[in-house]
Amino acid sequence: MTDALLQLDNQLCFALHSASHAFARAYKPRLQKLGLTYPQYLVMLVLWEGDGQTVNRIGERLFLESSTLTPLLKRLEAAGHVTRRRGVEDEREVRIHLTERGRALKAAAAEIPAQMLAASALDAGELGRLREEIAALRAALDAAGGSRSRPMGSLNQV
Amino acid sequence: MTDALLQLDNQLCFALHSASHAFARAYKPRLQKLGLTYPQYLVMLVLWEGDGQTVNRIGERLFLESSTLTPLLKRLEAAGHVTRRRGVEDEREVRIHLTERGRALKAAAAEIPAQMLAASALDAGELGRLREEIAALRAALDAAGGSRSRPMGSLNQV
DNA sequence: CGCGATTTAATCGTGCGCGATATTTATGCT
DNA sequence: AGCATAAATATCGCGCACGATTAAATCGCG
Repeated sequence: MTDALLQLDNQLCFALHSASHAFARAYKPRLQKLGLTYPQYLVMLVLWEGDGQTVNRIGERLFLESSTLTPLLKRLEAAGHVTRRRGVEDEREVRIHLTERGRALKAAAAEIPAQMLAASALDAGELGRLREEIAALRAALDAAGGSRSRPMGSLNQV
Repeated sequence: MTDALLQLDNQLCFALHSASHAFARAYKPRLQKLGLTYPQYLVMLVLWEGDGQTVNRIGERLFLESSTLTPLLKRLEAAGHVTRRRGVEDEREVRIHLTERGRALKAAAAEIPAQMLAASALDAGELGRLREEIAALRAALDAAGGSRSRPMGSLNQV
């Protein structure tokens, strides 16, 4: 009877894990038209919100490490979507700028969210509530997990 | 203004993606004591529910392909948690059996769910509701995404 | 019975994600 | 100025995940 706690279908983590991969699969055909993978698309979202951000800053937004971002950004650069340049004030940092091509991609991506909303079988209100609950869950897990190495990401503030 | 739909913090997919990774990070130190990675733990959950399942069946439960499971199961075998044997009736299939060691691991894992519940900052009821909503979302995405190759997983029936 | 179609795993190549480590540049202290 | 320390990226190795392909066994239809 203690077994119920170890059943797969009772695991919130598994629901998240499998739903996240299902989302990635759903995005894939649409993103392929743009020449982007799903994680690359997330980086582009960040850059469309603000050009010229550092690797560090992008990692804070996406909760990713430089060891993940560096090769990903190189692929985005090779695809002609962004440029990587050492900062002029501080040569340690690398600033990521959209190319004309990368900027243009935003228009092509604009139709995707509505399609994904449809695929989710939720209305906008439910989706928003669910998103906030999941974001709060992520924050709680990060907080409970404690600092981790934290060269990037997590809460910072204070 | 159309921009709101492309903002990172409005993306349900990103909330899921980042929460899923946050969960994996939260599990990691506890699973390391058991000598398991997080995906390996999910496989063990499946096997603790029923020993001797085929690779195909495990893939159906976890929504994973044989190309993911085969090497993972080989690592579980190398670690002494499971055995892999060709089926006797049907030699195409490979049946995964727990070793004594793999069975014993269940007792050690039994305390983890309560710890993760605490880390989630949710009560059991909220967690259950959230889990079901996310599972329904996954199902909707799979349905909308359509069949996919489907050598494994998805809905089958009928 | 025999042969094509299907099923089941395995293999290969690519990309993501992390932790540990290295490298380069900046900062701070005396 | 000089030197330890810290910060920002990059590199390396490992494991997960997928799609495409392959290989072997089974099934099914004539």
